[in-house]
Amino acid sequence: MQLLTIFNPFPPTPNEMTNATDQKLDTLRADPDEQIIVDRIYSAVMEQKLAPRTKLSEQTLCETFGVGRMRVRRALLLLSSQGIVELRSNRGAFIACPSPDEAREVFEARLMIETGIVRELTREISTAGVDALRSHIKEEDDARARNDQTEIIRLSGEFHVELAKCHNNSVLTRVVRELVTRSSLIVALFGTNKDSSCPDDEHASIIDAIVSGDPQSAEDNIQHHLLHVKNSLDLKQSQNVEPDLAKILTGRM
Amino acid sequence: MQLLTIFNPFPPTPNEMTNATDQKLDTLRADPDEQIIVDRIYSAVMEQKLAPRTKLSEQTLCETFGVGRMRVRRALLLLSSQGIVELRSNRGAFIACPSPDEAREVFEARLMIETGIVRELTREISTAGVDALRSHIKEEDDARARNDQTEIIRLSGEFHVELAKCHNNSVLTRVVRELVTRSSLIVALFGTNKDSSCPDDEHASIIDAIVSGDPQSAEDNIQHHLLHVKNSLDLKQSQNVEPDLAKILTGRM
DNA sequence: AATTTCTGCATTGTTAACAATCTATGTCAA
DNA sequence: TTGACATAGATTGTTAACAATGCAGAAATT
Repeated sequence: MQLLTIFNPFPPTPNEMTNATDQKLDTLRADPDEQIIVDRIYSAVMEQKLAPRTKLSEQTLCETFGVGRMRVRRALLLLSSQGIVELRSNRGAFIACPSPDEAREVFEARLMIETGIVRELTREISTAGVDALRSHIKEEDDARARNDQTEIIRLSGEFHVELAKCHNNSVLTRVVRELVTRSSLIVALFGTNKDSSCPDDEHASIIDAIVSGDPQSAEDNIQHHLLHVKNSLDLKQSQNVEPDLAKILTGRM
Repeated sequence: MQLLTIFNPFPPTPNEMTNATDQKLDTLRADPDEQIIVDRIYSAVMEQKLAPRTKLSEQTLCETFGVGRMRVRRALLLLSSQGIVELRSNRGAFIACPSPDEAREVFEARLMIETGIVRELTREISTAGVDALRSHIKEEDDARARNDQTEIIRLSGEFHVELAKCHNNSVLTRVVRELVTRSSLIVALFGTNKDSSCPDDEHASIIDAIVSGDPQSAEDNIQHHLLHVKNSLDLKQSQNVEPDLAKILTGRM
């Protein structure tokens, strides 16, 4: 109650209205209420508005979304099955706090899957797909011009989901969205420098490589991009996580 | 009650005891009861003991597994989020009945992801991984020698999960397991000839290609293997699904 | 006889009360 | 003052009763 009424981290996201058809593909046959909760938390994590280890109390979520406890618990269960939320017995739900090993797994999986995604796209990509990607790049540029940090972060991650969407394959899209969201948590935990999440125009060169039809170049670009992010992490030590800070201040360092 | 007591499709699977450590990787932080239900249904689908559209009534599952309704509903929700089970409002839970389009998506995703998996394995694979794969092949051969149809089907699918496991990456393993299980449903629905699920020794040649370190050969082998299965499907028409048969017999053809 | 409507039963969905566990505050003793 | 301990409050986990919906069989009408 206290946290969320002061600073509500679950605003309606821009794309929640725009492409409603995509939502169906995501999770098949889920009550709308439930889906909204899942989507909002997903978005909030992607935008780094919800930090790892943040407590998600049932009462807070019930009041925030105006639904019963059952819906909230179902949503939390779904989120936990995707590694976004961690359910601790008798303790409650928390935004997941990926271990260094999980971080490795997520980035290895992304490297493999997204390499395949761009490689296939060099073979064939619809004009609609190219248009969507280019317009996405434009949005990113605009956000950077406005210095809109939230949007920059959101769009930067969403770009990779947008790439997956070009395949018209809900399975791939869902997997990539999960991995991108978990990456957001990983960057929040282990990121060192500011630009670790969004190297400026690497996205544009990925598209260029795709439309030029050169598989090798496209692979190199996406791999370079992902490794760039991965290498900016310091998996040895997690930084800037408030709960730890509090513990440091009160206890031993 | 009636169906499951007469013919219980949820036997304890062989690997349920053997490698208990892998289960943890699968779904993080789930109550054991819940996990057992999910795993059993997963296995039953993989072994084609549960056909698409089979009703999974809550009462039946409660009695079968000796747990409360809550656990059952949570398990069903998890299964539905992975496309194994379909929840219809006020109707209950059913083993999923993938559409032709879903079938396409699953096989496209498998083609992409498993290609990446074997390609990376040609670069590097642990001796433990090779041993596990070879011993798996031996199990398959044994099952074929015994003409143990259930085991043949189960091991045939599990082989692909075994390949994924060689990466020591729970994300990849989970995704592949989901896709393999859904493939089992797809084959049950659209499979034409008997051997559509398990071409005899293609698995062995995949391993050979991997250990020989030739990426191209390994890619060709896995792609050939998957396309072989995919091409044996008739996505136009679903066969041998009892509920339809019943409808045909009572109504118009 | 066939089709439609109605009624009773079974199953699922929802809510609320209860039980169990954890957290935090306050008390007491060293 | 510091530590352990106990108690009160809050939060989560579970169960059971209730409501709502769907399904099947019977009755009635054409």
